[in-house]
Amino acid sequence: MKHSKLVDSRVKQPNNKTRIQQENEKRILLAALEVFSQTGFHGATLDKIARAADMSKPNLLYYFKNKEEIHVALLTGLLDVWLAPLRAINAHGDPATEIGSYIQRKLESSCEYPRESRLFANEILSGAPHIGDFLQTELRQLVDEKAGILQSWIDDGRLAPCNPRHLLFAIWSTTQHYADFSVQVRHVLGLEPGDKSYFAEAAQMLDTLFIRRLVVPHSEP
Amino acid sequence: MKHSKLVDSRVKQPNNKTRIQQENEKRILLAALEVFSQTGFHGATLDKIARAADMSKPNLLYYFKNKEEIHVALLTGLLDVWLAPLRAINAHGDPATEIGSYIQRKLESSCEYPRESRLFANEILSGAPHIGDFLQTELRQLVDEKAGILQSWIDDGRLAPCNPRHLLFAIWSTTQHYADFSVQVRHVLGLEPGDKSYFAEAAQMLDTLFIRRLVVPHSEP
DNA sequence: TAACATTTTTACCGTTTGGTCAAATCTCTT
DNA sequence: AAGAGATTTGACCAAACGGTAAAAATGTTA
Repeated sequence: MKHSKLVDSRVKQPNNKTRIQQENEKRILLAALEVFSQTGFHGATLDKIARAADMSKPNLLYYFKNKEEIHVALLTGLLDVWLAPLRAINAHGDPATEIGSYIQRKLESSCEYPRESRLFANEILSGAPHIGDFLQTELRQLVDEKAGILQSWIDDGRLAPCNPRHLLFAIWSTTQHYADFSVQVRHVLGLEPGDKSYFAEAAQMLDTLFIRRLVVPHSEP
Repeated sequence: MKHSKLVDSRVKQPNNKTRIQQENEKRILLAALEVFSQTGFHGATLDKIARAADMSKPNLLYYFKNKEEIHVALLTGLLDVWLAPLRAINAHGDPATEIGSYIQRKLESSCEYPRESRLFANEILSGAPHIGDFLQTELRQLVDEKAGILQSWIDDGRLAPCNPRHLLFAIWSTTQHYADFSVQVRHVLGLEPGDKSYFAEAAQMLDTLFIRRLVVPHSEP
């Protein structure tokens, strides 16, 4: 008996993927990420994606049965990446360190994966038709957990009284802004398209804002 | 002579608009705002807009020569509204008051005009093809001016050292987040679609963040 | 009310789009 | 090398889309 039936490659199983399958699906998703993140779901066409993947349209549809399936595949692949930095917040750490690290991780994420961030933003902007479930269950649950940690820090007097969930919103928005609104950032700062120097300045700004303090009280010299 | 030639209604002038023209253009723009803000430029169709405006498609195209013209009309009408809160920042005011008021104005703007905010966000996300000029000229100039004010406050020791332009980015992102990502906010908070109660909490959070201080230093009791 | 301009509708057109199908080609195993 | 299965292709289709032309209907004014 050379093969047990469970691992027999001749048995059609979703996990048994050919080398060509693996390569092409990756190529397609990469091309689709580029196109979807630039023009949104409706602006993206199968022709554009196929061209970006250097592949014919029917061939592309041999691997994904329709446009929506590609979109969903990209989004679901994204969600774990999106959650990862939040998961890392540690209840037993120092508030300043934990929050500071979280902001840094999110900012790095925006810097390295701007297309993914824009894909996500596009999905939310159009009402989260594909990931509404994720937001209501997985994300909400994790936020609840981490909000509990923040609340305990508030109760201990180590964090100013505030709504922990809204603190997370503030971190998400400020960090993702540099990916989603990068065009505006660059135009306002007068930078060239490739220039990413503003991320260092952003890190400083967010440190001042979230960890230190922005407005100096009257009493100080 | 009943009419001077300059105000003669028979002379075709762009500013001389019929009652019907005024009404219908307004109806179209309102319908288009609804549709564009929900689905983005590519997702919006002339049929959808026409239906939302309770009008036939050719009739709609009698008032705007194509889809792009409607989109541009909406965007350009938006820009002044977008700039207004920023313009109001006063160099001679108190930093905490000025920044706090600016945040409040932007937050109110997100609460009252979420569709406009999403329209703007959609445009930036897709690379600002229509308002790139505005960003590089008008917005940049105004930001330069207001950044100067913020910088003078920093120089006077009334504001923590930071990049003033990035401070503005932080204000924009946190306030607009509540319009652009409202679906996510509601799902995480477990609120119903119509519920806007989170805006009050947001105001408190942003006050703590920008005006007061988030992380409590070790030395404090 | 007649004449004129404005507004609305009906019918239509060319293109783009998402997607299908069967045939042809390639790849891998035996 | 042959056969089976996997992959790729070209030809095609129906629906949706942005937009047009001209006639019909309506409103305005003298």
